[in-house]
Amino acid sequence: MLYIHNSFTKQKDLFTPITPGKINMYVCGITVYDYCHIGHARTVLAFDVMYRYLLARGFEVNYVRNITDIDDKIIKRAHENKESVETLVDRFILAMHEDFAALGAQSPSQEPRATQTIPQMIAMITTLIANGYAYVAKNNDVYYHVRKFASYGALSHRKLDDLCVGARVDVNEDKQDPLDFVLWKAAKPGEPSWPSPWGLGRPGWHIECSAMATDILGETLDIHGGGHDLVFPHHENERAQSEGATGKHFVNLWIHTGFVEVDAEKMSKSLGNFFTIRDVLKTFDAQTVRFFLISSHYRSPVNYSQENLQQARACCERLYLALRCRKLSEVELDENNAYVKRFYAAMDDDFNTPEALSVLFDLAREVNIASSLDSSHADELASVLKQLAGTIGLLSLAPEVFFQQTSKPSANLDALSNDAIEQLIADRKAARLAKDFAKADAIRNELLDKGVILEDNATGSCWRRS
RNA sequence: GGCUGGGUGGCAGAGUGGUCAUGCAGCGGCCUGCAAAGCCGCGUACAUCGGUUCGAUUCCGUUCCUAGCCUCCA
Repeated sequence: MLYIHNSFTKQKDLFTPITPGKINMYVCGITVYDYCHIGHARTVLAFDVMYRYLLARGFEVNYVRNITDIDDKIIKRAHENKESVETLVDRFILAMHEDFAALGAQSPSQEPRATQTIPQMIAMITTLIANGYAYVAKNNDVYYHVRKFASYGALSHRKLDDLCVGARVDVNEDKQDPLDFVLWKAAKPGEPSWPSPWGLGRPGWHIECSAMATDILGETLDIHGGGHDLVFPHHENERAQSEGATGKHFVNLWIHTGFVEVDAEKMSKSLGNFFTIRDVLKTFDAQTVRFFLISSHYRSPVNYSQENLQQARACCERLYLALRCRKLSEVELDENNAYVKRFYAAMDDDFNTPEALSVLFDLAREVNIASSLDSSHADELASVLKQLAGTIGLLSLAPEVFFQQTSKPSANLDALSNDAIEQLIADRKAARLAKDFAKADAIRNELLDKGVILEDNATGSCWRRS
């Protein structure tokens, strides 16, 4: 029994796929005109966790995430950079793929681009005009007549009349109503454009997603998601477009993710308080970033700070330490296992990752206790831990690989090579055998200064970078 | 102004009408040549004021604070 919070109903709804065992999920992706920041990472990883978990629970998931590769900001940026729209877009799509891959996010099943879905958009707009929901203005723009769609505002829980008050209303004499939004923009000189029944032009933002989603996944989606800032107007408009065109219920479950904040403010480009994914990954490893971003619930805000990332790193270390020196094997997760049961219960309750993480920590303690008592039992528990964590993309590295990464950028400058570390450890071992503890401690302190922590055990010494 | 959320221990962050979150940091102990890691233990947390209740951090209302959306935005 999987319960997911639905923005439409504002409560946790029992999730039932349209086709048993199969889920179609559409997530609004990125407008590609700049590098992705950690706020984008939050949303991408939130849905990556859902995707992985749903797959792990045996669902077949068709996960579609679009790319907006034509809009005002792209055109503006390309012009500023004195490059073509194509060059700009190609560059940032490549960067986005690099960044998401570096974060360990799985690729979506399909990743449609707006400019490759133009005919479907034109078809949908044509239908909307025929159905009386849209009109062609004098300037050859096509607009959606918001007041014709009876349930407009139902998703974002606002009334049309409230929208007018206080908001900066777009003054546009071509619109019949200030709230109407554009479906098709007539081309201006020098802008990319496509032929249409209304002349050369390009699509409005909202129609892209309606067209791509219904084209690939059908008229009704199981899940549609995105960042919380997309609820209004983007998703509200998508509903109006899709349902106005198809006459069918568009989305069963709306999922929206909370923001990354900096000093308790939303991270955004206009505030200039954003950190790009590639910059953050220079300082913190991908597992730490993932842990940080899922250590609070996906609908809650998460505050970006060095301190919080460092805490996340320490948490990851604790989990990885439980795996170290264990013989890990592929195991089938048994739903009767108490930890598996608790973990699934947490995730089935609106993807409660903080609760699920607490189960992983409890299991890690169990591994640590078992490690000195019953090694093979500890190995089994550790294998379950790794497998369970894997369902949300954690503990995916070999422990020694994780520990050979450092989270301190300054340490990279004069970092010792693995071979040099091993040599010093060998020297220290000789000193210890000779009971020359002063020398042994000197070597250990030298390593510590270089960011390497030593841990002695029965067979020798383990090391890890701090 | 309208409409949504949120205020939990030094920090992060779940949750619940009545013995436990969990992690980081701190303190004490065990272990260790000494450490580290680990294990065990410790710390009068639930913004405010009222109300409901045998009992509220949890339900209801007040106040204060705070974030977001109403304009492009993950």
